Amino acid sequence: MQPRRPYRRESEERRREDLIAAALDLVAEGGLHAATVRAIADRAGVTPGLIRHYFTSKEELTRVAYQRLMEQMTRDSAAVLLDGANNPTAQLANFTAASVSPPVADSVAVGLWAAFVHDVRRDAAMREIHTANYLAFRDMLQRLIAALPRSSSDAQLRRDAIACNGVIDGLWLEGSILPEAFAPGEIISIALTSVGAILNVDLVAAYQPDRTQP
Amino acid sequence: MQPRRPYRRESEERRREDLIAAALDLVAEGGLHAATVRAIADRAGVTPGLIRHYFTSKEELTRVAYQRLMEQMTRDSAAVLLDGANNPTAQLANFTAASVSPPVADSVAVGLWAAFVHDVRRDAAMREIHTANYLAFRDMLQRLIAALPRSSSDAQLRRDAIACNGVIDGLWLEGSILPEAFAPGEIISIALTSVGAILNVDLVAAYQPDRTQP
DNA sequence: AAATGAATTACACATCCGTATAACAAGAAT
DNA sequence: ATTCTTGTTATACGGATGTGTAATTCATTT
Repeated sequence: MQPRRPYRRESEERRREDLIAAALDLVAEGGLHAATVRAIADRAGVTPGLIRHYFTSKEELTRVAYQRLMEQMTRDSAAVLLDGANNPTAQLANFTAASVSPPVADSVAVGLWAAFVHDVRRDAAMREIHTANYLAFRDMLQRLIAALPRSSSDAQLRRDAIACNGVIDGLWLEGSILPEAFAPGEIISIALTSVGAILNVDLVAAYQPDRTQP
Repeated sequence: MQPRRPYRRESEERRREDLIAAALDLVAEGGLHAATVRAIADRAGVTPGLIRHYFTSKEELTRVAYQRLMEQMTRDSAAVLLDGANNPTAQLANFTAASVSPPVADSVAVGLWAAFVHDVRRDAAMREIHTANYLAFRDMLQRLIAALPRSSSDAQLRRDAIACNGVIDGLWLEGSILPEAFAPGEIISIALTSVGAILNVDLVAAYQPDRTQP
């Protein structure tokens, strides 16, 4: 008879984190159907039964993983606002560019995001997660637009934010799924021009590429 | 012993069509994992074995179904160009509006589209289908832009088409996934304003809503 | 050092998956 | 009428899936 596999006890937080990360990993690699209970457990270095000890069902794990993914993406976009923030126009330009560049714009990230779209449509809890994160991103964008040196009504601000968010999302999508269809930097340049045209601001001139990376 | 289930012989085209439709139906309702061989057969009113008589594998059926879906979406967008085509500007406005309205912009359609994104990233054949259809849509848009009463270089035309396609795709996505987040007609209005701003053309004034539907 | 508690493993179960192959029957050909 | 072709059903198989439940072993408490 085989000896029982040895193991270490870990904190609840650590275990949950590992399982979530493993699940997202697998979804990114092989789609939702690749993230089976057994595969997730294997990737996280535990046995399948443990998943049901931390999550009441696979569905719950899925929800939590989606929440984690959305948080991460919003955080990545916002990260660019922290360093090198000179003036509002430059900030908006940098934010726009970052949203259509890696790591936000990335084939794996889009695949991951798309895998959950169906559940978002169907499951109320997933829908709530989506709505909250979408609005958080858009609000961030709207605040950047509001800070521009120009006057604009609240209603117009909302429309501008939706429009700019649209361009960014669309270019994010296409650039990520079909990167070979565009020249290097082309998507960034088009994003800056388009958002600039919508807001009547010169973002191309204001753009300050991150100089820490050549 | 049960009597064997009676059946009718059908043409190859009809059967393939029914199976494809059943597959798309199921993916729309329950995601990719709901479109199992047995469920598809059941929906199409046949037994599971028949699928492998018309398709060498489930993977092939998936590919063909995706191709069918993309064709249909492009066709729906183009349909608006056929009737009531007065002038280039109005045509572009109508095309833009149609692309962010039902039946093109629709929760089910987005769910369907998203379900295939992962396979597009992974499978070369799926990728080819996607690329062809994406470029077909963009070229259609580019031709509409080129017909506008204004001069523009080929390079600029390409950039404009990518940008407008971006706005349209982004708004298509958000409006379809989260329809309750927008007022009726708001997405259409924003799409017209944004595309107009990018191209420096007044699409709002040129827009001629379809009067056959109130 | 012994006992307690719970994190973790191990195993079982019913169901579903895609695929392969053989039996049948519907409709055309003869 | 009878035969022939093949579209269609029926059934089987190995493997995978989510989920329950009992057995263990680690780490803490006593």
